[in-house]
Amino acid sequence: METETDTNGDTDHPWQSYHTVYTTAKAGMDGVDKEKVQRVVYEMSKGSKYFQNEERKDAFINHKIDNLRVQCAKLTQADLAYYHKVADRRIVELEASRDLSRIWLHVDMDAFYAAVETLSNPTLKGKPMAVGNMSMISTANYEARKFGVRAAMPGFIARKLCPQLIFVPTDFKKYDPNFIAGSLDEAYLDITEVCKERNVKSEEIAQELRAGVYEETGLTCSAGVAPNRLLAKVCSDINKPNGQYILPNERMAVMTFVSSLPIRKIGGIGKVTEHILKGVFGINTCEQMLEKSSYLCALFSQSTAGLGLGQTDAPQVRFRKSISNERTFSATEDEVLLHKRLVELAEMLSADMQKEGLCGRTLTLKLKTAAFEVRTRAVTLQKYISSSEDILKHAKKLLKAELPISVRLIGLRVSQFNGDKCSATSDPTQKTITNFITSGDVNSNCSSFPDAADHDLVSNAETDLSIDSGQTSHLDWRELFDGNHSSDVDHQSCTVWQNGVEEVQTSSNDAKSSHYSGFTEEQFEGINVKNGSNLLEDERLDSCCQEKTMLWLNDYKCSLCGIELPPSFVEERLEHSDFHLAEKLQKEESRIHQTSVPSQSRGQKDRITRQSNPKRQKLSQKEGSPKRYRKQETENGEHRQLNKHHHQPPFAASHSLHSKPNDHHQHDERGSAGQVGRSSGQRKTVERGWWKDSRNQPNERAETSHGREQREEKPQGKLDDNTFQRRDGFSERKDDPPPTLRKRPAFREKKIPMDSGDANLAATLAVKSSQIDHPHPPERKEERSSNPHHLDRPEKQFADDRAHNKGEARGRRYGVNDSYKGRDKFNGRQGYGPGNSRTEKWKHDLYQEVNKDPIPQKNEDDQIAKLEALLAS
DNA sequence: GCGGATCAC
DNA sequence: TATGGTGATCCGC
Repeated sequence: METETDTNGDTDHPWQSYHTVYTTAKAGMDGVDKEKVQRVVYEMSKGSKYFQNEERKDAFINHKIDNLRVQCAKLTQADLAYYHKVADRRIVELEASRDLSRIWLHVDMDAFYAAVETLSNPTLKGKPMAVGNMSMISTANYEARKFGVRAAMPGFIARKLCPQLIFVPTDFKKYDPNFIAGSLDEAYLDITEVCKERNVKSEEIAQELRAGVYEETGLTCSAGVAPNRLLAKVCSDINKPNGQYILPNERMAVMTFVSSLPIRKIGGIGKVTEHILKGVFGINTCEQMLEKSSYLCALFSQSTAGLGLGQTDAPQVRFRKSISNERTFSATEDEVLLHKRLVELAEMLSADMQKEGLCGRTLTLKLKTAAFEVRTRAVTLQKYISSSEDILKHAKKLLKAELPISVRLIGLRVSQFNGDKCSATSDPTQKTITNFITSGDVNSNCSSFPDAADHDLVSNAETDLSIDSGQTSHLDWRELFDGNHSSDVDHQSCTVWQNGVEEVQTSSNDAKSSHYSGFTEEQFEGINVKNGSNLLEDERLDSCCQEKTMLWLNDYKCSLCGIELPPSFVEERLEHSDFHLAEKLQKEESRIHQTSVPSQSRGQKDRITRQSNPKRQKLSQKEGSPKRYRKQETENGEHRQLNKHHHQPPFAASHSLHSKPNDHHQHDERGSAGQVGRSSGQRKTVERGWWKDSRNQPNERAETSHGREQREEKPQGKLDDNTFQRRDGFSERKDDPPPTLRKRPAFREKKIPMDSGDANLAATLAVKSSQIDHPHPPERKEERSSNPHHLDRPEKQFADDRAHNKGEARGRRYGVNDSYKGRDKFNGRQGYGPGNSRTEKWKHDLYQEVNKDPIPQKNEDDQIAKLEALLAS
């Protein structure tokens, strides 16, 4: 932790450079003796494995800072002049995009879990209290925060800071109703129209809303009002707890407000970025960022940086891209134990996936070593999987390759879902979309999708939340969740795939002897064949839905445009339907626009459209989505089968409408889970000789000797129960997550030309000067700015002080079909390791992708990228 | 497509 | 004694 960066006399106060994360200006931390907190945290942490890992990371960051300083010093006058120009130009562009017409309100519950606990146990009131345990705190009430206790802090440190601190174990069941209500303990509302219609000030709306929340729940919340979401969120934090702050929709007010705003308050700027910006440029506030804009432009890449701008349009529905499970336990290298964990995780993950009707083809194993070093290992399969057997099979391979290793956490993640290729609109809704085309009634068909109604209901509710609110108090929309949204609605195997899974499950229940236990791809295909009847049923369902739409005349010809597509062209037909749907919607939309109040911003029009056409939200995701014929999936029967998710079962549809299931475990305002599960011994199955499928592997010995000792003697059972309780307790919440906002890091480092020599520099400058007249890079790959500078120079390498796994496992390869890659990358990986930390320059990119995007639904990236310029002109 | 890292909550 | 879980994204390779 002490590097050249910390040269300002820290030697006597080593804690000063440690763990600023606990002392950064968070709500309720104002009167805290930060020096003391830092010292305590440092003293309590010093020497631990965790601490050592933090040191390692800090050292790397400091190293980076030093590097950046050097790069900065190397900038020539010409460089600076150029970047000054670029920065100015971008600032002008951003300023032009400033939208002060909207009024956004952000509500945020105060110390949510702590508040709930106090509600059920009023004796806690006024006393410092934390929800969590000695290992980890989920959240702390404001009394405790006065002592420096805060979320994500280990309990034993918190107790040191505040000996009288009362610990309350996390009780997820207790939070459930509230949790479902809020899903997140925060919400954004566009109250522009409400203010207009009721002719009231935003201040009053906020007041009203907070009073309503308190009345209904007995919980306090804080609110912020501002012209965009980013600022509204910042504002809601200002007078926490139980307060509000209104930032007027005036440019000067915004400018003044933002100028003194610490950069850390901006979403996307975290501990590391803050550290770097401070370390390199001495930047603390947004104003300082503006002052250094030339340097930022020169050294940072990409990003919309937190210059104080924010989105003014409604958040969009998003889709889950991955699903994962991970558990921490006492570090062990006992392979039998590790395998047991893996089995449990695979089962949990599989269950979660099936609950949501997900199949994915990329499996990622995550390990955290006893030294807190995190590794991930991934494999992308040719088939989509969701069964625990399949997951386990591949997870085992991934883990095996890392052995021997001492691990304190294992995680499994599945991504690349079947249906992702459908881009924005994931398959689940296609059936209903198709129906909508001609029927206009999503619910009239496909009665086998009972959730459809709820689905829409929620959808509308969420849309409305962004639309009017106000009278629709925060609490009203909870009711919408009170219906039957539990996922146990059960996914009565609408697809062959589901059936396949179920079959596997049942057969694997009794014994390993089941021939399904291996469940290879070949066997899987066999299952498909065997379940041909299901397949037929599914197709019948599909064609049934299509027929009812009356789109296909004689089941062959499109009634709208005459194009001919045989029934077997399922995908193509769907796409074709979507095309007509989009067309129809566009017409509708333009009609609405014409009849609605003129001269509105586009964002507003969008809202109006959605309001008047509740189905649009779902449908709109179709727009702008590219062709979605899926070659790969029609290559063989299996993919065709899997593709049945295309016609999603209800649970999947329900899931998919609501983006990122962020809901589940957001255990405090910082998201602390406090689920320090010393996982699980509840599931049976330690498969003896589990590595046996491979030769060199252990090992009965492990089971008989130290393996058993560790398994039984270790107090791992401490929290065993919680682990699964938690899952159960939260499983319901996974069903209907609300739309969430995309978070985007404010800065991205970008490799730029680090002049390894004058020649390179000259070349660089040449490119720069050619660019100056074309500030828009000619080709931008999505939101990534294309950097003309591609020169690179390896930089001083970092010593790798970590004990890595033995080389023996490296380079091992697996099946030919599946791409197990990256094994050898491990040695030379990037990051803190020795491998290839390279010269990196950072560049700051202020471009707003949003402005270039005529399609409202396009990529959230673009929308998030919308920031409001803060400049002193 | 993989792996490391950062971030939010 | 002891430092979480889920999901997303970016970047370099």
